[in-house]
Amino acid sequence: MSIRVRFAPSPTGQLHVGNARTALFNWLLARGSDGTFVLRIEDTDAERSTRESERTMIDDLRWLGLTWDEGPDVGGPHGPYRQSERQVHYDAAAERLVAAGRAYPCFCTPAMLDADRQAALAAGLPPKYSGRCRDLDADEIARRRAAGERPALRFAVPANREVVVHDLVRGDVSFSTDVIGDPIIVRSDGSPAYNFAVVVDDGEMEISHVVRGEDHLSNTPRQVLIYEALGRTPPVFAHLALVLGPDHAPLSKRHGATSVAEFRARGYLPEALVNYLGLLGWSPGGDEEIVSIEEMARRFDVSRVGHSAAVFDVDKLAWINRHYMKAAEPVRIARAALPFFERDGQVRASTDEALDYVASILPLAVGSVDRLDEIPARVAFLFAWEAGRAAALAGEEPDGARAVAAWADVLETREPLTDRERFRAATAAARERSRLKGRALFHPLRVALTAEASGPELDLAVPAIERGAALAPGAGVAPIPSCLERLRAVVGMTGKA
RNA sequence: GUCCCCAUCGUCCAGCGGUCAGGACGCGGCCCUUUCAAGGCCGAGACUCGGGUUCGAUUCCCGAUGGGGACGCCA
Repeated sequence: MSIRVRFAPSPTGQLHVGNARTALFNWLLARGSDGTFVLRIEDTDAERSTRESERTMIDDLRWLGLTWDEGPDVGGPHGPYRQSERQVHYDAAAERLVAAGRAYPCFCTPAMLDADRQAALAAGLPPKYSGRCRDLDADEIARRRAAGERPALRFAVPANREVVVHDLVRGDVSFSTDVIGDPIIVRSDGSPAYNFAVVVDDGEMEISHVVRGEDHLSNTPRQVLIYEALGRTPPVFAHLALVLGPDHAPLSKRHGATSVAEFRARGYLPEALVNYLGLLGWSPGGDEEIVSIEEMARRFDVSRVGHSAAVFDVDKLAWINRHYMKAAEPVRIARAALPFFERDGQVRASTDEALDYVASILPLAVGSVDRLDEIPARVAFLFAWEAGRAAALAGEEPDGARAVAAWADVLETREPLTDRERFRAATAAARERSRLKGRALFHPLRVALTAEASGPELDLAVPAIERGAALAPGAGVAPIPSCLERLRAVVGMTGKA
């Protein structure tokens, strides 16, 4: 029988990277065989679930490349794939459990339950449901219903039994039913509760492997019991260790970016995030860590994922992202980086010329920068150039004024240095004219041209300036002063000083 | 409190009874170089502790300690 897995997020916010990793591992398991990957939306909490959240999660999943075969947007033979649309299935299953005497109405109010919990905790006892409504007689149930009370439905957990959860990453884990309270399976408003809905859905959707976070492990025995009561064989489980922050607390907002959307907005590439997430808790084997998602799928083996929680390491993600930025097609990076140039005002309209220009200056930044959003700052000297600061820095150089004057003289007589060869030719001329070489010749040029003491290589930076200066005003790029304009200004100011 | 899970460099992984305990990120140094990065090379850096089992434990078993999770009409 072929593998069927699912990713079942609750649309109550952004897609968290920990969940994205769960989705990835499910995807790898499905794609590694000829399995099926199902997307199911767990929106039984009407209060917190939103359609907007569902949309952004789907969007983020697609951005990551984690495509699914069945889901709310693509349909499939086991739909609907939104729990809010599956009420009839839950009703039917609940009826069966009631008929079999495995579920009973519970009239306890949230306030009573809360008081019970507080009391148990205070007494040092496990805060499990007291079982108060478990043996209500039929008359009382009928009377209270008639009186307008709306009971929830609880599953009756059998006493004194061992339940074994077969887990691919942890092996067999057993629990005593004595520590498990009767879970609510249907709320008083008729909607299904998590522990019930997952079982009904995973069962009916014929899910073979449930790969999810470790936080669900303690809930699993309840679910196994419900599978049994429904007369179904439970799927095989695989509980993934959690993703932690640097302080070993679960990764959360205070650690910085935690959602896929945030990483996306900060200029990480999807393949980089996917590659990194795949390395968290699993190893593709061998020494190579840069591995495509397809290759990961070929090598993936759930039973070989790590057992312990992993700390999310932003530095390593950055290293991987740097790698993929260098490997990617310049036009693609340019297109992805364009919004950051627009944000900084360096690009004012995303015209074809602007895109071409951005693509052409990428070599100045890619490789020295971790993220797309850092690219504009690396090339800011092209647009924001301050004559005063440039002159001041040039003045600090031993032969700064002489060098700058020589460069200016050379440029006066030449075509703009729009490519590396022209720049090199000009270099020879400037060296001869100034009788300077090495740092003494180049550093003054750098500070005069960029108003910065460091930055991209000059044989890349100079042509970038010249090509930018030649752009028409309608190109959508902020004005870029030419090398000659910059040098003239600096010569004028250092001359006065 | 009760139950469950986990434990190799700072971090992520490899190891599956005998290894100089390997790789990656990060860190330090050197090289390259007209600067900063990038890149190349080198280096420092770990088996939580205590009992067993065994000729031999990082590896198997038990316990302790530490970390995490669950115990909700959230998922």
